[in-house]
Amino acid sequence: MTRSRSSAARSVPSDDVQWLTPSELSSWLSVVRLVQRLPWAIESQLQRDSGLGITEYQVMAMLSDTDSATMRMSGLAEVTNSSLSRLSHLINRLEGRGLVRREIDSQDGRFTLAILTEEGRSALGAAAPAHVANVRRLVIDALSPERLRRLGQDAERIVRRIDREPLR
Amino acid sequence: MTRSRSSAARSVPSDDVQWLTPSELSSWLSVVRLVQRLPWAIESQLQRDSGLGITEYQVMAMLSDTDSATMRMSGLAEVTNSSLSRLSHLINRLEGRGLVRREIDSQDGRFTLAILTEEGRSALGAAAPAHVANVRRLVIDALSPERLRRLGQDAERIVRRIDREPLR
DNA sequence: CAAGATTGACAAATCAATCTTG
DNA sequence: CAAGATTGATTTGTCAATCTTG
Repeated sequence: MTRSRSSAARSVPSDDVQWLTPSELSSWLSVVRLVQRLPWAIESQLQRDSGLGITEYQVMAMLSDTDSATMRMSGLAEVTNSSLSRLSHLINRLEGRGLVRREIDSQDGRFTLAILTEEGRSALGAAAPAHVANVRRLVIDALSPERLRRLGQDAERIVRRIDREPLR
Repeated sequence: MTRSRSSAARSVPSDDVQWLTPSELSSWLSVVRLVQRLPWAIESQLQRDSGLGITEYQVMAMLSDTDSATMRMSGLAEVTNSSLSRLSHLINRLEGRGLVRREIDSQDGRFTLAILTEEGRSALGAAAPAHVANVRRLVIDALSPERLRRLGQDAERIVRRIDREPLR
């Protein structure tokens, strides 16, 4: 029911909803398919070939990109679009597998540092090529450089609106 | 680690991975942010204002769009990008809340029909305006009609590649 | 006491069997 | 026996407390 005027209940005083035009609807549904299927497609390749979830990969990738392979839990949560709670559970699992370890920040005991182990670094290195190839195959190679750039821009515009979230 | 050449382990004979250029990487990361945050933004509005999950909404919307408010489980699963198992669990919950009911196809007992109840139709009708307004605010109004159309096309191109899935 | 982090209870999705019908 | 569907066990994510440190 993003769709039509609908014959269903309407409690609003004046029904002033701006329904989607057929063209808008069609574009929206395409976007819905994208946001539902792309994460799944990325996830399953990663899981199948490397036994890593997409968020696990992301977390390790962010860590590996720092000098000391170290980040605060809070920073890591932010940069991976993850809640602190989710991240904590996830780091528990990675820690159990020896891919990451924790350490209390010696400068300020309120912070916990997540650190990529050597084992974690190899796991990431082993996973990367097939993952990148998959991203290239599914997304990068699907569009001209120009359209890819624009897609990225459009995605950013939408994300900025989500961040602006006046909550309704 | 979609990022760089990396100093990590590499077991491939000749390391012939085509890493992403900075521009490609930037676009890709924007897409990642989109597919992670947009579903969340849609879901939370829906949940907050109507107590419906995004998949629940989708399922009911698909049903309401048919003449008899009826669809086969298998068809519904396909059209909502959902596994049959996931859908079955979900319909259980909706059935428990009286929004949908099940019925065995009288023509062919192998099929189960999911049917939107009157109560379900009103719930959907009540949820729709705010949901559509949210989609408009976050996505439709973020882009020019021309760019929206292109975004939809690009999304479709990517989805088609996912469907083509040569599985690696 | 506020920010960072963790924890356990709960909800939802996935996976692997299993069941049923034509 | 293949396709449709369901089920229960497991995993993963969310939510609401709780704990700790400066």
